[in-house]
Amino acid sequence: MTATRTHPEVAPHESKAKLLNAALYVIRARGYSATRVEDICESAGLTKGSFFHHFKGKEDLAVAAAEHFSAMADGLFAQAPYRSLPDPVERVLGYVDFRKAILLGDLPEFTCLLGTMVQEAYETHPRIREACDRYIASHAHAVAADIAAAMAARGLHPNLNIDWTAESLAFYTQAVIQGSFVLAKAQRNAAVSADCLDHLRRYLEQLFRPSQSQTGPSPSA
Amino acid sequence: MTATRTHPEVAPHESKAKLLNAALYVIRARGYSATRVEDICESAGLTKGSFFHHFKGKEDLAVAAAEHFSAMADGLFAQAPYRSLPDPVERVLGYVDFRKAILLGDLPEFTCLLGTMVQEAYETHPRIREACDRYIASHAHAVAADIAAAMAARGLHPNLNIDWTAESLAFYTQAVIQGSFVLAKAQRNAAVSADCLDHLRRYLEQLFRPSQSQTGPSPSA
DNA sequence: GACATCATACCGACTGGTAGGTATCTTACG
DNA sequence: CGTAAGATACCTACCAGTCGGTATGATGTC
Repeated sequence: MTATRTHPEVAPHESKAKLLNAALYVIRARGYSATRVEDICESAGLTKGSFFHHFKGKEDLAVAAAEHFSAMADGLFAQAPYRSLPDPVERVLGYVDFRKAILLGDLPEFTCLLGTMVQEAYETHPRIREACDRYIASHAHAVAADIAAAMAARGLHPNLNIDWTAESLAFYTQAVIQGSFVLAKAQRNAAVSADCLDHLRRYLEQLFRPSQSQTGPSPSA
Repeated sequence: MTATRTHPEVAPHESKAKLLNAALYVIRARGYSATRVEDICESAGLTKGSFFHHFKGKEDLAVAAAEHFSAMADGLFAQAPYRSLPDPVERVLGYVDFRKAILLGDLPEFTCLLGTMVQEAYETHPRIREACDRYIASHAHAVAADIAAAMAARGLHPNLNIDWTAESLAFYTQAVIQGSFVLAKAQRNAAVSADCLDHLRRYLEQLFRPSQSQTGPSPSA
């Protein structure tokens, strides 16, 4: 079955990666609490012996899965085509377009592990909550960097007319995405997520639209 | 509802209501799967005997709790002051302001039971998913009614320049709210929710801002 | 109004399956 | 051989759901 063992150089911890990838899908489908470690083992084609060799326990797996998910996402967005757009405003809009483009397949394939887990675990599993918070914030921070550049490119600076920051707008994009996943799960249909991203794009377009009165009557401090 | 008693003035099924109210808080804190029926009984000051007298099982409680939550929310919004604003645009913005105003107390006191449950249960508990979907859609529909009136008041009609509908915008508001709760749970702080509602308000303000080029050059079809 | 009857509400000990975690054994590899 | 990886069997706590029982109060009948 796991005859890949004859090629040790392939991956240092191939089984651990299998368990983590299995966890990504199963937890996003069933939630953290309802997921049994045997479900994950089954999905990974391994047994509990292997599982408890690599992880201290279920909570430990959840924290590792959150990190794994975050690393996968970082790689995905780093390689995305929109990253090479020269205009930072276009990069911000390209991010939204890309998020819309990856709404493919079943819900557990594109929804967010972090948002799924933190809803159940925020009160009862501090370590899981902290991990989810950290990686969500990390992703938001990356988005905020483009937003900050876009603001600079359009001459937008927080003042009396701009009472929002790059950080708050970045978190807003994440709220829209997370919330759109909640609705998609309720409806068993990702179409609502795409509609939400259209609204988000419209908001961003207008925030960064040139030659509005947004820079205020006296941009100089 | 179940007024089989000949003395309906005595609270009918006070214990059932206690269990439902307990469920609202406990499930929003711990999530559906991790909540034990004994947790709910304890919180309600009752025993499992009473619980299983009133509900067929845990899933049955979840569905009833969803309906109960929806009914409570309907009452809350129906009585809210913004409801009596004459301008429908002001009612739409007042809705957002009201949602921001009720971000009080601990997270389980103001977050959404429907969004919490549907994330864990959408794949494994069809009846819970359907209930959450139904009541979220019902609330969104109520918001959409004000939005439709606001569009009419501003002369906005879906055309080449308005490629969104009252329904899609209403679901967008719900996505923002749901997502803001996810972030608030991750951060253990509702401040991010308030910031998100500020962004949402800004978007709505601008969609309904009078005398923009939004009605398009040729509003006639 | 007294009594029998019946339904509703509620209690709490018990059970049986489940699932997280452990202990032990086998195998592969350097 | 020693260590890491993984399989199998097992243990134990937990928890949804059951079941026999009690209390209360409504209803019917004489």
